[in-house]
Amino acid sequence: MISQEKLMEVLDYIRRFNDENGFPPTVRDMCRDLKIKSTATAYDYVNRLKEKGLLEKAENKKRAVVVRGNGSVRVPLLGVVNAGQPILAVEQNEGYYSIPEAEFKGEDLFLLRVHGESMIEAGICDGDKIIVKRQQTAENGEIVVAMFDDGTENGATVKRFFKKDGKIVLHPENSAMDDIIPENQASIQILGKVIGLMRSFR
Amino acid sequence: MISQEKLMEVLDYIRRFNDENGFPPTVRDMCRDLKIKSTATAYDYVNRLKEKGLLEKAENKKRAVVVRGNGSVRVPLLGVVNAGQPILAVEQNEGYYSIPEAEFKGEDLFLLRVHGESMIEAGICDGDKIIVKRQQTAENGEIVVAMFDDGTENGATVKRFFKKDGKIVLHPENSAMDDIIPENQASIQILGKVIGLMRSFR
DNA sequence: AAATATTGCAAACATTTGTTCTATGTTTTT
DNA sequence: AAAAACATAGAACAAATGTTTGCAATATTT
Repeated sequence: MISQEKLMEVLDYIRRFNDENGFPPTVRDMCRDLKIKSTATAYDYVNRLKEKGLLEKAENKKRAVVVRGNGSVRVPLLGVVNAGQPILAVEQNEGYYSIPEAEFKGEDLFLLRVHGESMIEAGICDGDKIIVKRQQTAENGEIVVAMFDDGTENGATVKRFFKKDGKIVLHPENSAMDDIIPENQASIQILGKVIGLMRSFR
Repeated sequence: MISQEKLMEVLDYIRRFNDENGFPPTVRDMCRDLKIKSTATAYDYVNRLKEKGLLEKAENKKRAVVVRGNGSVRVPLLGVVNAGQPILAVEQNEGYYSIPEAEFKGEDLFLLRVHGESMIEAGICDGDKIIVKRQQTAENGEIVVAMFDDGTENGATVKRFFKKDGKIVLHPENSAMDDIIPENQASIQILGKVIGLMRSFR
């Protein structure tokens, strides 16, 4: 019986090779690095892995084995969102970023640069890029990006979402600030839920 | 003059092909899908893109083009680092992540999962993944990952780095905690400087 | 222990795919 | 308009790499 460990070692190798090089290994790469003596043996291993459904492989093609999950998703940076008083958030594409899909799953994601200190106690700081999953609804306690129109104040803001007495409350995570309960509740529009963030120290 | 658009179209195609298939296209794939008549032409495009630094390509290897224009670097997640009392940080590779290289430039980067609350006032929370640039030295005020050996306490920790009276001070960003000034100063070893972080909300 | 199946090897073979060469059309410069 | 530089094509070639075959070694079953 062929050892499961051996197969897993091969699978792991293919994965690592792909990560490090950006393209898959050949059977000869496997032989060299895993001390396999014959290309036929490596070839065999790959086919066993394929049978087990652990990888895909296009026949006759070179370097065409693939362990699913390239590992990154591309998401657009759409603009700035204010975390203090809501001001403006233009939906203009400022470029794409690749983020690890293992961490940030979701269908329709985008980034926003945070401006302000209103979420600082949730660890969201001025200048952070938040990863937002586009959706129209939210659950109690989730951090959301929302827009509303209350006379002078309007634009997008990032806050923790609550529903209290049938009214939507936008709660800043900053003890120096008060909850926002927009007068015009009908104007509140959830742009998405914050599922992660990235920060770059300068 | 060759149109910049054409080149970008090719670059985009390679990127998409890779995303969809898990491995890079061949020059013949390009010809078929981009209606290019000659493999030599496609070959030429690839070389131009390489010259412009928009992709990498290993010579003579099959399907060995790799786009880096998408702006991501692969970095390994090496383990856990404690932000409270320094405990342990195993250097075991737990997988690779793609992070945007535009944000996180640096030669030798790795990720560590943060455990503890000692840097919370710097916006680094329990569970965050910090992006570390491997280096042995640090400047005043930088956040570093450091190891030291002070009797029972040893292991890696993340702290703000200062030098005071010729001694290295590891300062937690948590007003409830005291500075660490390791007795055995000689044992202090900087593992790297924290240049960014990623967080995923659950 | 003999028979059988499994695994691994070495070498040959076949296909894919990168690369080069030369010719021809197309744009830019003189 | 001629010359020069450049872009693309088409075909041939060479190298990389997947695949097959037959055999030996090893493990498993009878």
